[in-house]
Amino acid sequence: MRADARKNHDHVLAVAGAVITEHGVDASLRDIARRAGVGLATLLRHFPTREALLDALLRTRFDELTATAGELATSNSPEDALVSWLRDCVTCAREYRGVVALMAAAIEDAESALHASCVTMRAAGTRLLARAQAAGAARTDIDGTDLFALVAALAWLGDQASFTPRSDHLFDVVASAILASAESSEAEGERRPRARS
Amino acid sequence: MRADARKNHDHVLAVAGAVITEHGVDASLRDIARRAGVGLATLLRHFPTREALLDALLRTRFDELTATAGELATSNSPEDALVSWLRDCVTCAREYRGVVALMAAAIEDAESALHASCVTMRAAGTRLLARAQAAGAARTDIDGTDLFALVAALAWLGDQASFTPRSDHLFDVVASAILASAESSEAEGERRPRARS
DNA sequence: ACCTGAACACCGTTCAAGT
DNA sequence: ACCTGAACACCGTTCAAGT
Repeated sequence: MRADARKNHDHVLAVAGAVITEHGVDASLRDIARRAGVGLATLLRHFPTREALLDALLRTRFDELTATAGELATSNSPEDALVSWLRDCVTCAREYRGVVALMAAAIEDAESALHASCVTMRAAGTRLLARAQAAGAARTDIDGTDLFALVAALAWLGDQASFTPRSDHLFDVVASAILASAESSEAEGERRPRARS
Repeated sequence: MRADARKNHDHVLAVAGAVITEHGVDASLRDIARRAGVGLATLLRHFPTREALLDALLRTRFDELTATAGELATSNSPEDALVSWLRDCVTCAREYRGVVALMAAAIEDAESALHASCVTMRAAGTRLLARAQAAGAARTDIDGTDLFALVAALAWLGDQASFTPRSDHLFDVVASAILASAESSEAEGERRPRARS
């Protein structure tokens, strides 16, 4: 990449981070380009989609999350490691308001620039979940996709101004559901779970 | 209302229901007006905001939900009544893709045309929750706003194509958290809950 | 190589002018 | 009373023309 191109790339990224932090993930790309002092077409040439821009902004965080998952798997109890990592994920996914909806779409859209990061994140979560399940610390009727979905839902709740004050508490509520070791996967339907045959 | 205005009103509403069912809640109002054969300004005169249009579309469902809450409170066990009603809520909030985000914003925006419906819905849920809590069937550290938030989160999950296949299962997971009678409100932090002093 | 202005087809808002 | 076309200020996409 040419020196002037590199400079544009980095400057646009810095401005985009500031604008998206303020206005959320649907911020006007034209506005970002304007504030960065480049043409809109230049922004689009460096980051061909909104997802590509977000992935560039979050790449470092995603890598940190993956590294953290590896460390937690050896340094903490299966239960603590899982919950602590989930909290980190929610915090990360909340960094830019609205990004979690893009991530939900990206997880099964191989064309999305966010796809690889989301898949990696789900895989790291799946490993921590499996470890907790093997230790009897997490319910066994959920998988990595469910975990990703629950994290996404919690991040979404944090994005909504009306729910933000309760989002930490709601994290605990959902976390307790994940940790409930052998909780009935038939919480309703049958009023009282029948004894195992 | 004049007869021709009434006819426009009803026809626009019918077309809007079809278009929003197909394209979600961010469907182009211009497109709706076009398909209804009226000017965009006419649509805006009948429904001054997107929320007003949605409220008109969902009004019947909201009223049904309130009525159902009353019936369930007398005809079913506290636990069954709560879970059954929550399921109805999620189904309702999923009728139009994306509407749950508008509802989340409307619950604390008194100016929104959806505000009253959301507040009524939260109140009905709060009553069913209190009944279940009094019966020892629901955890006591959540309130009506938390319940509204959890329903919204589940509806949001159902809106995301990648999570839709698991949305029923995720409902059960979250429902089990709500029903866990005296589940620790400190699921993490302390690894093992200390004995009550 | 890299950048950019301009044209394009959209969007929701607003209002003067019509019936 | 009610309706509407048109002007307005936006949006993201695309590309021919410049350096």
